[in-house]
Amino acid sequence: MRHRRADVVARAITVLDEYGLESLTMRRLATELGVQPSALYHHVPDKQTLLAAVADEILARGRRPERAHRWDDRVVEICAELRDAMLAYRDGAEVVVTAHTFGLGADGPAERLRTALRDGGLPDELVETGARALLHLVFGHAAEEQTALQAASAGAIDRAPGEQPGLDRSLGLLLDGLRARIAAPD
Amino acid sequence: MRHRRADVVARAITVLDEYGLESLTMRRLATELGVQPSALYHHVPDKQTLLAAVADEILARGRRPERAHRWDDRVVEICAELRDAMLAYRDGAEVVVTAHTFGLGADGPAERLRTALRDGGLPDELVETGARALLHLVFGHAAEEQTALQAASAGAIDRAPGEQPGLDRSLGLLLDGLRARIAAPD
DNA sequence: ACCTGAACACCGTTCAAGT
DNA sequence: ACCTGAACACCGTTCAAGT
Repeated sequence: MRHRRADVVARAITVLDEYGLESLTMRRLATELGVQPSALYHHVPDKQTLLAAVADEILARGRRPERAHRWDDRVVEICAELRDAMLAYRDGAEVVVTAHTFGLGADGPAERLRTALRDGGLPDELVETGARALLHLVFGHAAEEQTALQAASAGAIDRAPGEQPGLDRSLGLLLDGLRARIAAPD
Repeated sequence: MRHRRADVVARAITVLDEYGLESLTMRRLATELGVQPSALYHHVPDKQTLLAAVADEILARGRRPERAHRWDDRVVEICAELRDAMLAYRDGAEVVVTAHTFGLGADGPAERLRTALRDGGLPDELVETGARALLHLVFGHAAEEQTALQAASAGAIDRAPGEQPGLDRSLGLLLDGLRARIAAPD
């Protein structure tokens, strides 16, 4: 069977979602594709790069049109989109957060947040600080939520999917801080 | 050679700091201790648990007395301590953040932040939200900073150690939000 | 361009047995 | 209580060779 890089990434996401990150090995993925492990290295230089591509694809699949007009609503919207994208696949948050932590994967999400903050009229330094802080909040929250959800999935239904228990609250705190800096600049 | 659990954890930190997380394998650690790999399992049930213990020890070693009196100064102090503790060892941030993300490792840091926020007179729900958000900020920031530092350590001296480039700024934003909720409760 | 076959240099963990 | 010896069931990656 002949494949293209996109097939490899897509199948990696399938394996991830079905069996979890610890089962997403190069050998397992190769078997799943009906191919020798060494064949994967024709599409991807190493596993790390594959995981970064998986992270990007997970976020890309979660993309939604931006509806909001006010900059702060847009921030909330983007953050919710990111959270939902990560939670849509098993161990998705871990993969995305790890890739981002290591400076791998696209920084499209960061750029979108920066744009929203700039449109809000924030000074450049606050745009940078704010965007990073927002990302840390979303990533930290998603990782925590996913761990909790997956731990609870051994038990019963704890909470309907699609909710944002505390993310909106955390974002609210940070946005208050940002709004204050517009109203009363340093 | 006979060892105790604390020896194993301490030696794990040495290996981590000297050779990095990817070199911290059970086999490598055993060799370093002059022991067979199987001997480690007398002290620790598995590698995951070992890493959680390493994370706890890294934070414990970074403990500093709390000097500040105002609740918000205390929060900044605790966060700076956590950051410094994680950055004190190679890959320290990654180990601590990973352990915490998986619900392993002590939640002493979270409890200290909760206490500070409670002393600040914040309502219970905001104490919980605030403490988690603060931790996410510190963890995200430390992980990012460590990656950047270690990437730059191939180059020259980029920045003196002990600085907090953007952490104070991020914390400031969140603290503004928290302070606003005290001044004008919902 | 994409894949096979075979190998290299490793992993984490278990378990009977020793002192 | 702490360790050895030996094994089991895997890993990621490389590389010459095939089509």
